Amino acid sequence: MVQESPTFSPLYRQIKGLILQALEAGEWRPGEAIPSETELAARFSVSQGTVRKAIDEMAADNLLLRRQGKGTFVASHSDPRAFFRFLRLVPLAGGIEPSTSVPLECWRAKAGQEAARTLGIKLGDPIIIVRRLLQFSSKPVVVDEIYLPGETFAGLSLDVLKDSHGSLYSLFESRFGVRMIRAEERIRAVAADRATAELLRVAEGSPLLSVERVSYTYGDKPVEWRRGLYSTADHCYYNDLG
Amino acid sequence: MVQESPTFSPLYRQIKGLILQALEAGEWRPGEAIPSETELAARFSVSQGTVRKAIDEMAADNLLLRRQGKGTFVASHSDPRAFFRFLRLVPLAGGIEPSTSVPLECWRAKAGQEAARTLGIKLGDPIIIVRRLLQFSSKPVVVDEIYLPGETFAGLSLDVLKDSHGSLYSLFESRFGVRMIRAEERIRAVAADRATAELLRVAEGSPLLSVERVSYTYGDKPVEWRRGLYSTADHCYYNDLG
DNA sequence: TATCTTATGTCTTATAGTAGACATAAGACG
DNA sequence: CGTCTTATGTCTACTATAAGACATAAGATA
Repeated sequence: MVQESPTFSPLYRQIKGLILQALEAGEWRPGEAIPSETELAARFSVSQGTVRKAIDEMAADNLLLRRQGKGTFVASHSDPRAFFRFLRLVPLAGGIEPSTSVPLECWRAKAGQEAARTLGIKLGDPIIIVRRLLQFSSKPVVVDEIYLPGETFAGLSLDVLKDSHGSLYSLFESRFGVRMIRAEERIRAVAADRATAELLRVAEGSPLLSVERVSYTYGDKPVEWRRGLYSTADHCYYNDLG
Repeated sequence: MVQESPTFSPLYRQIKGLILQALEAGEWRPGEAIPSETELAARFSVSQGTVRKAIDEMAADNLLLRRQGKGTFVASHSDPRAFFRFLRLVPLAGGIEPSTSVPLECWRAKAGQEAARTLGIKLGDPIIIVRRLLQFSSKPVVVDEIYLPGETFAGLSLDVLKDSHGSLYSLFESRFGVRMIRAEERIRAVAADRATAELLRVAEGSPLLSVERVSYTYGDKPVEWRRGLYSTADHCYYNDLG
């Protein structure tokens, strides 16, 4: 039975909502397979095709990953395929380079006006601030300053960051159960300050890309605010306008 | 009958290819409605659902636009909805601003090494170079230098540009029958040179966004190469990482 | 017997087709 | 001029068949 107006939403979208709910509740972990379309159809008392359409949309949203003959899997940041979705930096020369993340600092603070607003928390709530350096082929390219709500990331420390391999989001996902699914970036050009210039080994005052990012998890809840300064001497920010 | 291996492609994708071909041949003009799913199904001797799936993909690619109860239309750059797909600049303050394009210069030249390679033409082939200023709320924000293959854009001049209203791509589409469907951008931070600084009314040497774009039409054929210098004093480049 | 190869069954998603619901526009009719 | 009807088109939901992946059993071979 379909819910009628005033807030009509087709059956397949209601099913999408239910699957999303199960996903959010952690019924299946990232990387795991979800039940087959047939099973989900039985569970929600709809036809398999309706479940398919729901899953289709979720696969398009990069929440699920279909693999023919195998099943449908919960998207994971550990998956190398998902790696370049949030890192748009490519070498000017072309090709791909090995990247390393070097944590510099990690400390606790209270949320100021701006942090509280963008992270959707109260003024003065605990936050964690991380500073790190991103290297390509052992050369420094990005300095990131990352603001996280202290509540959800309790236990995060410099040691934890140093021990972790793989991407930061991969760590957030496996250790804190927080899956980033969407992000917004705002890019500007700024002049390098003294400290950043030294870290990136460029002249003070030279132009850098300032990339401000807010990341969201299920239900469009913001869980990360970061600002990166990119040296575009040997790399550039690549964007495909489909 | 489905084409078997070695180059298997499902039926709906073959149909997509045929529709694409008709589109490219100009069978239906931008903004016009294409035949109904039923008609296309009859034309290609497949079922309506197969045509639907082909059209679904093309709508996802922004080549077609579905409108419930009305029909399916060829996407057009004249459509205000398509306007912000290729212009990612938003005011820092939020909201939307009226924008004006001011053509500065337009001259002919021969393709150099780099222009020939990116535009896929021969060294020395005729090209057209356009310089223009983009204003938001009457304040200069972007200086663009645009390289076009002379062959396809024969007849383009400063006067034509000045007479045209709406977006540049809208002009290309209606006057030269060239529809941009995809673009790649590479973004770097650079220092403003004297001339650009004056145009944008910023200090010489201040950091600017350098946005290099290659646009493609049907069949991934490159038809435009442009480089824009963006002042990010009051605006920023917005990107949604879905 | 031990091992390798081949067949087979069963799981999955992918693909194709059909029918009814619904939205919209345009003409018929008072 | 307003209301009803009809035509046209997409949207939604369902069904059926095909094909890939994989585990396992059966057979061949040494």
